[in-house]
Amino acid sequence: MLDERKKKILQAIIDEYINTADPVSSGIIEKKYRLGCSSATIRNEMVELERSGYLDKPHTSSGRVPSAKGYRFYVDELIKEDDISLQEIKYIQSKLETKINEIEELTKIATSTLSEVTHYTSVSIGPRTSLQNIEEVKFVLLGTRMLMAVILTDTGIVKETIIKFDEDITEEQVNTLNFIFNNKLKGKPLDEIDKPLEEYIFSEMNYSLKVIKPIIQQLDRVINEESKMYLEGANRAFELPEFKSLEVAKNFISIIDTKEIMMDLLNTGFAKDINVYIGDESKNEKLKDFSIITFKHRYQDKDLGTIGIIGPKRMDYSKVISVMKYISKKLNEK
Amino acid sequence: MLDERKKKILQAIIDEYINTADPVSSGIIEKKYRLGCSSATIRNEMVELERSGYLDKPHTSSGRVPSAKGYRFYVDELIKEDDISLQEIKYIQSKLETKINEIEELTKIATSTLSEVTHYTSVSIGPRTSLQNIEEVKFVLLGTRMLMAVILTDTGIVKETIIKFDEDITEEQVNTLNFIFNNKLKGKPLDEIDKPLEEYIFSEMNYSLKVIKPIIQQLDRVINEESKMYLEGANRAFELPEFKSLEVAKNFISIIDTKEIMMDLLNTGFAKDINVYIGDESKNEKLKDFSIITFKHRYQDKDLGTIGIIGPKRMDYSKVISVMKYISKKLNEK
DNA sequence: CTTTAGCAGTCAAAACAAAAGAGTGCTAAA
DNA sequence: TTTAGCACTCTTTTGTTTTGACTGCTAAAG
Repeated sequence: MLDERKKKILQAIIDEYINTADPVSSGIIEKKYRLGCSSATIRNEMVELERSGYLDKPHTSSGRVPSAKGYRFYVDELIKEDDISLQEIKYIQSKLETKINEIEELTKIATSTLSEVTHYTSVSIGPRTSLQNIEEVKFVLLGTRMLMAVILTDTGIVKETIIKFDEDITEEQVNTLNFIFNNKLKGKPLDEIDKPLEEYIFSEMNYSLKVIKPIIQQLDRVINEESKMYLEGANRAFELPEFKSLEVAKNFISIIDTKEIMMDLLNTGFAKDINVYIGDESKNEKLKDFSIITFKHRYQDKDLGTIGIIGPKRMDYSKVISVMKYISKKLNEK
Repeated sequence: MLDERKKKILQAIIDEYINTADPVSSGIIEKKYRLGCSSATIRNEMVELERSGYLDKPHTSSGRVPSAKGYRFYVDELIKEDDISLQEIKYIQSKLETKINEIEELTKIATSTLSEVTHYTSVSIGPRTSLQNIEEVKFVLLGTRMLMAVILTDTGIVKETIIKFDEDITEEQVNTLNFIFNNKLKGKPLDEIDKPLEEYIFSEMNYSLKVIKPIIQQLDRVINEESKMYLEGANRAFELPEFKSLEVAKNFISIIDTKEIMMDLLNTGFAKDINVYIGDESKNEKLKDFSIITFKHRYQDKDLGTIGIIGPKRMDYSKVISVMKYISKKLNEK
């Protein structure tokens, strides 16, 4: 589709733009990237690249800026593999090798490391609860009227919640609860804890509704509550030149402050290992100036959550993708 | 110190400035606040108020702006009590009356309600762990090599953590652990779980170090980890006119993104029920354009955390303080 | 002695004008 | 097919003028 020289020129323009955030002129490309042709030739190629939609021009007499299509081509075809330094590799290793017991904690560390190495804002969420199966349920009595329910899932995720009662709970009742829940739920998907189960336990087991109802209610709440979002390095974004525009800054804050938008972004489309959403590709108007890159935190093919980067469309895609690939690999080895 | 008329004029100026964010002129005060004297008289008074440090002037021919001293006087002496509408009261009631089991959850709801009603950014953290006493410790076996430790404190806060082992743990061992920890720690302050306890259990109880060491380590970590910060409504701030300045916006993001700064703010000085820090009063340069108002989430005199507002110096102190007082009262009744 | 009308003086902000400069597209020659 | 050269375009910068909101002061009035 694009001949070699056009690709080289497009790559040079995008690389340059990623670095400087200024529209790129033919002169700069000639001088800085030495592609063996004059600025006039580059200008001619630029006209064609613009005609085929890879480049935009802010106004008649300005340099070129990559279009969404340009970025897309860049990400799909021109990206530099392994754009990661030895130093960065060592830093990531040191961060990830600390002994961590909880998966949530590990995801957090990976997320903050990602932000530190790439200098963009990073974000993560836990795995979708509906995809997990129950491995074990345990009830623990705290005091006399408080019960903690602990659910262990097959991904190793532990969910716990507290249920308060108006009357005392006996150790015996706790034992019965442990028995019923484990018998009934072991191996079943998490979201099977709901109304039907409540009715089953009430009718079949003849167990007091007064006790069982708040338990099911609370478990249901915990299971269905959206998982916690972890955000790191939001302030880094404000160092970027695009944040001189109040509108851009406002949109950014609005995006990261609206959990629903972030959740949506982190929960969609995992056809590839690493997913890149470039600005305009999203329907959300507020996202038009930003790109999002996400990957799944996986261990032995189990989904342990999603980690992502949100940055300007003019993001250093090569670096971010390389770093993500490395972190992803390391997490999977854990 | 200030005569009645000066107070009235100062109040009018600050009220007006809080509303409009524009330097206040003598003419506006004469027309809008009808204090029974002409703009010339107000001008004369303004000169004196400026001389005594309550007002500032951006430049020679502009209106007046409150100084830090002015705001301080306003907060200490001129605030409107009960600046809260019936509608707002009802809204807060409806938000707080939902049955909630966990204190952390309640603090969160109070925090988001505070932000919704005041339209400023709100933030909260849990109570300082070192102040709490242990009520009960329970160990729960999850699978065969994973232990969950649950600590119930006298404030009703529950802390839990997971410890992983390289070898299987028996039910019997769990029982022993429960026995030892409860015997040794009931009623003691949280931070007594540390090295000496490890040694005691090892030497006196002759219990395997291989098991006990990771437990103490992990418990120690959980107890000493800074409590989680909850932030709500950061995007609201960006509607304020002061955020047109990039520097202000940057400082704001930097503040709320740096947990240490926020922690510091939420953890200091609780001489009064409600604490007001006005911009320049803090040593932190980044805080110079902002004010912070905090209060303790208390129930039966027990400290359950701190809730605060961060907004522009030109904050609606009356409203924020009134709303806080109401929420604080409601929480204490819970 | 206090208040107020009136007015000159100040300064930021807005509006306008001119110049500079970066970069393009096109033409014509290599 | 490539490139030098140049006219043209449009933003950015810089400078100038105008406008208008306020003040502080003065002097008269209460």
